Amino acid sequence: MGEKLLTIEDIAQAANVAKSTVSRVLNNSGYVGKETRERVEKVIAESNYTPWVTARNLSKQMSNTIGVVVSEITNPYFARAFEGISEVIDKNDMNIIFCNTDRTPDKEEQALRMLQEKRVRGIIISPVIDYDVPEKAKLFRSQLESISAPTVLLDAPVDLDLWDGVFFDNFDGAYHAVKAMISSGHRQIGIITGDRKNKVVRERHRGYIKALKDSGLKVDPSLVFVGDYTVETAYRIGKSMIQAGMLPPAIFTANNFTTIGFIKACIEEKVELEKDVSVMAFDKLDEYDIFGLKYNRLERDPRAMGRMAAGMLVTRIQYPDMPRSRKIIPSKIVMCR
DNA sequence: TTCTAGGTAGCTTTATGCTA
DNA sequence: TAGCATAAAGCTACCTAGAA
Repeated sequence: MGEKLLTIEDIAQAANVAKSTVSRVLNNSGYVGKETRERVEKVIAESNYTPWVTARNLSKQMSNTIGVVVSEITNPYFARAFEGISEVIDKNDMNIIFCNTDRTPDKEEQALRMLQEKRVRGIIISPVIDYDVPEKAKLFRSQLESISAPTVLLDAPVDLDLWDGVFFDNFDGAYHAVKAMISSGHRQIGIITGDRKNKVVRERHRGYIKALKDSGLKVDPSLVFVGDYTVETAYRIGKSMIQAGMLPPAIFTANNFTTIGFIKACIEEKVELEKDVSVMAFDKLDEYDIFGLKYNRLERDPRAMGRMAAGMLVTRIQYPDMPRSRKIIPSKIVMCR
């Protein structure tokens, strides 16, 4: 059995004041005499009292917490974005409830419901759903609409016309990445793509195709390897293409897990990057810098994106009626030689 | 007039009691 | 047994009274 938690009433009794006076001391609001304040503060310090946040939220009809919902926390890209969010939210004296949905719409729905129940002040969400499927988009839209807290979309498809958001143009990014490979002299460029039911995957794939076509190059179906944006599958694809002698001179890995899986296969098969195969990665692999891997990449700054989204949310909380805000994050192509 | 501090309504949910 | 009313939880915000 735990001890009974101290309440504001107990502090008031011990300090011989009314609980409203204790509340004023705690919140540094209203008039409190110097002597009274010191007496209350002494009792608080000696008793280790901390206000009960649930009761405070109940009284204020709001919490000081925001919710962050991401589709895959194992992705370093989202981990970096979270750092950026946390930076801004900390500065604004707010807290974060973090939800990982594992790319599962059901989990996403649960997370949103839970955050609504917790009366969070705002939500940043990197959605799971594919907006090209009308019924799914409709469901997602109605769910977001039922949430009274302001919402900011993070890294959702760029044409999603809902709420505030920080977006990335996946088509444009992939297009310029592949164009850069072509400019560096490559004519045979393969791609390890993902499940094309997903809009992000399709956009990146479309960028790849357009870059080839605009450069007068044929799209060779035998150079299109369909995976699922996971390390394991990309590794398997990499291994089998190397072992079958089907490795193209250049390959575009369309997300960071795919890059990791493919490079792992190359290392195991003694395939030298930039000598035997040139890789253009979608996103930088920060954690792999120490290995000095030679790969080209499209770099985005997820931390800045997180900061941007959190800033947008804080502003929206302060000014609920301001016009909708949408920002596209920039990217740059980094060639390793 | 300004400062100080007590009193209390009200926030939401749940348990309990009362009545039909 | 169902349905409704009320109290309780901890805290804030507002109102008000009294002192200086």
